[in-house]
Amino acid sequence: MLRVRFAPSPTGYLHIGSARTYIFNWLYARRNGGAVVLRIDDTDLERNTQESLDSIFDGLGWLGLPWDELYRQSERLPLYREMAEALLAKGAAYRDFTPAYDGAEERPYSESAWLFDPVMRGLSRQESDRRAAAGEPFVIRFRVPRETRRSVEFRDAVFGDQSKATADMEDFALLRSNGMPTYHLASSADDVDLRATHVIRGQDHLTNTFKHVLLFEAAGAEPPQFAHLPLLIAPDGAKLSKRKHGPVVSVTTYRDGGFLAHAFVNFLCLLGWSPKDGRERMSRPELTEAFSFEGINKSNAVVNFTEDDPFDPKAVWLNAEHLRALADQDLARHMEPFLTAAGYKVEPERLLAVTPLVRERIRTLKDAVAVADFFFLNELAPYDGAELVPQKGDAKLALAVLERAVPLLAGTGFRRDSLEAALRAEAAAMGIKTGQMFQPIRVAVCGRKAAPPLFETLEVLGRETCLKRIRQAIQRLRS
RNA sequence: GGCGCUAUCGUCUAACGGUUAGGACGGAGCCCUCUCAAGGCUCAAAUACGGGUUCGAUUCCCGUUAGCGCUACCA
Repeated sequence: MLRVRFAPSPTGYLHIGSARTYIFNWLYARRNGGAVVLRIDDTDLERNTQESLDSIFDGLGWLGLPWDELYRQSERLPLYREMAEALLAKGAAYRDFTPAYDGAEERPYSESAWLFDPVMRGLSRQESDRRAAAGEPFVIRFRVPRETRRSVEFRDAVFGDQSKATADMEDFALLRSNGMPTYHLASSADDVDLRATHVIRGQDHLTNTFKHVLLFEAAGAEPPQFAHLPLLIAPDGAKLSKRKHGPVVSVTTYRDGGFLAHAFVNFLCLLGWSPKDGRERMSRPELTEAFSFEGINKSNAVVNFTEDDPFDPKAVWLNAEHLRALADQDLARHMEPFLTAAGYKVEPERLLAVTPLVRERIRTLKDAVAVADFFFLNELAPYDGAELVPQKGDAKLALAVLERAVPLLAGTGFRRDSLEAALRAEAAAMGIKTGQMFQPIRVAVCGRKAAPPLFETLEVLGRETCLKRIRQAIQRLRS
């Protein structure tokens, strides 16, 4: 049984790089009939926060890609301690009584002393046991087998064959002096215990993998298959971080900005991966079907955002593409919360009628607020009266058009086609261009020049509202 | 500093020894058109640098440079 796992640590909100890792895991599992394990890596007591945990579930929930099993490392501590003890008993690990490094001064990188402390590594078992029994704090370190083994290797599904000299690997910590496991220990112990067959994660773990391979072997387990993903980076080349880049890297920012969850998923997939054909807009089944490690790129991908615009233009475009492909009912349902949040009273029938008029004019669901506001407002927001004046015309012409429009609209069937016929005929009768006829009416009725096609708009708005707004515009032009 | 990974238009990417180096986003222009969009067409835009190997390198090898990652009792 194929099993993948996604292991976020609740030390910040779910950022888009983590989300992409989750998506790739999910896709790979679904593609190959496997299970998705969500594991919360909460072994760092000082940095874990509840908000962060909420943010992870929030973000993951929004993506709409469900996991099959859920674990928390904080509930599995005995497992890690047992493994550390077993390694200690076997001599594959040892106690190090050196106090924790406090970061006060530069580490002496030039020497090879960073690999291990020979005194601690060479402590006799009796001496080690005695000091431990005396209550002296210690950390348990893995004893990298530099004497018996030249190198560690594994094959990565993305980066190919990897090898590292044991002489370049330090004796890393397994269990902290407070009894909590380190990431390397907890992660590997869980990957064994939870029977992960594939470890798909960020490339920042590529060099850690050598340590993990050693741990799998020490635990007598076959290492899983590894696939490391290129990192997502900011336009300045730095890796995405909350501290430096703020909420632009949070998944919930996209949700709140009016992205369709699937469009966001689609966008993330295209960062560091591509299908063999050139497809870009893809449905979930299409993505699942097409996903494979072969399509994964090796170099980091930039997510474009600026101070003014948090969203990558390509993500916005892709979102618009998905929006346009939605059925009216679905699009209406997705827009509704954004309109409601903006304070508009949204009646379902009206919204459904408005939907086809805005669909090609919005790139995010939130855009609907600015594009469709006049459909839901009783009183139009104040606008510049000069907008009423058409091209190559003056206020007098605008006034004339609007004054003719009133009786015309009062006496015409309020359907798109009859409205168009009536207004076009009137323009011809007045001897003016259609644009000169339509613009004053459009502005009077919508409060702006840029709006959906006029006749459909009039129809949806209804005779009463249209006449009211046109009369108000006439008042303005007269005063 | 050590170790590792990476390097094609501004960005995301295709080309897995032979192409006028392709596509997409974004940009510019034109068309369509009642405005705004959407759509169609066109244009500008890249193989980091230097050596090899080869009849032939974006592609293989070496070096340089640059970027990134790891080098914590963070994950």
